[in-house]
Amino acid sequence: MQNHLVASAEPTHPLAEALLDWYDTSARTLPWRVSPAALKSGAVPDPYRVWLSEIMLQQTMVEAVKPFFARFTSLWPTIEALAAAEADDIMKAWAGLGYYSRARNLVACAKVVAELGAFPQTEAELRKLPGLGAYTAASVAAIAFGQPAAVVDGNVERVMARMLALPVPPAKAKNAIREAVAAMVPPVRPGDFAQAMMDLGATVCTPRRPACMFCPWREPCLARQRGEQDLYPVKAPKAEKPTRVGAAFVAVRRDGAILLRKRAGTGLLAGMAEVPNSDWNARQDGDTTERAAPFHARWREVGTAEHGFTHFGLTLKVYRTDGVETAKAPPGSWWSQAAEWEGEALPTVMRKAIRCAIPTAFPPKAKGKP
DNA sequence: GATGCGTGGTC
DNA sequence: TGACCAAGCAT
Repeated sequence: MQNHLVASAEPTHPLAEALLDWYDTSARTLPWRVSPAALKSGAVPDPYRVWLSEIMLQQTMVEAVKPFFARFTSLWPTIEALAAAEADDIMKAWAGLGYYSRARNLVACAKVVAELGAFPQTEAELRKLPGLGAYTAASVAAIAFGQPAAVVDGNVERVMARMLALPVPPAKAKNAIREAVAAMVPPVRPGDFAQAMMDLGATVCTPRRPACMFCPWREPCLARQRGEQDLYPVKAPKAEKPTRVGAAFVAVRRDGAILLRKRAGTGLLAGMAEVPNSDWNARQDGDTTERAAPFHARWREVGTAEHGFTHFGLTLKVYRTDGVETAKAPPGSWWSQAAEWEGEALPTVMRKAIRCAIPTAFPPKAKGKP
């Protein structure tokens, strides 16, 4: 039951009141968001758009999400349309956004919801869907269905770390943070409250140089009171990041097509496309010689492609061979014409390798400045 | 609870 | 310029 407009006998926490007032004038305008004014006028959020945006926004910046959200909602305007789509088409549309298991869970979740007929409306039921963890279940419950769920993401953790002057990294105080937020969630406008917290973190209580002068919570904030807002959140020691090496092989057919294959369904870059390459991973280097090539040919070294993953760096030695005969294509692979490359489910590291061998492929996007 | 999993922006 | 980081989830 949607209760966006249902009044309640419960009083609204003074801090929530102040935050909602700030949100009324300072909310960001986002393609997937129903503005506070529209919500008050009776507009109802589309759970599909809320869910899709929340999945895309996991560990991903707003500006990166916008074009993907537009593309997805154009191709698949409803959860039913998405559930009926080919999984490969969804993976292709996701290529470049990262964290590809999200796309696989997106497909699985769409099928479940289409089967159910609609999204479940409680946090606990949403939590059972593929790809929805504690954060996303709470955010969809609050934003799409007006449930008083405590929404805690990285922004909220940072805001609360400063509000409470938490002496430990936020990850070590998840329960305390969630309870502090739950105590503030207002009985009305819980969805706006959640979005207000995240907007506050994204635009005012920023990781570096927070704009405390514009913060609705500048008075109660413990870190601010002490003039120590730059000391929070306390950072956890960071793990060391190894650099791995490997080889990538760009085979060019006489007509200009290149050889691609599909990665395994689990693990790194799961289910995405790749050019043939040696078996590197986060724990182990791969062969950097042409012994790792998919077939015997005159391979030329054409350069290296560098890429940084979350947990390791990678330097690929790139080889190219030309004039390959179609008959030499190994099973499980396919030839992809230049006109189709942009549409393949190629992660960025593979695009870099291809660009290294074929400089005209995947030209860098022009920047905004002239 | 720690680890594996992308990418692009920022300073 | 390279290290850090941004609306987490699954195991």
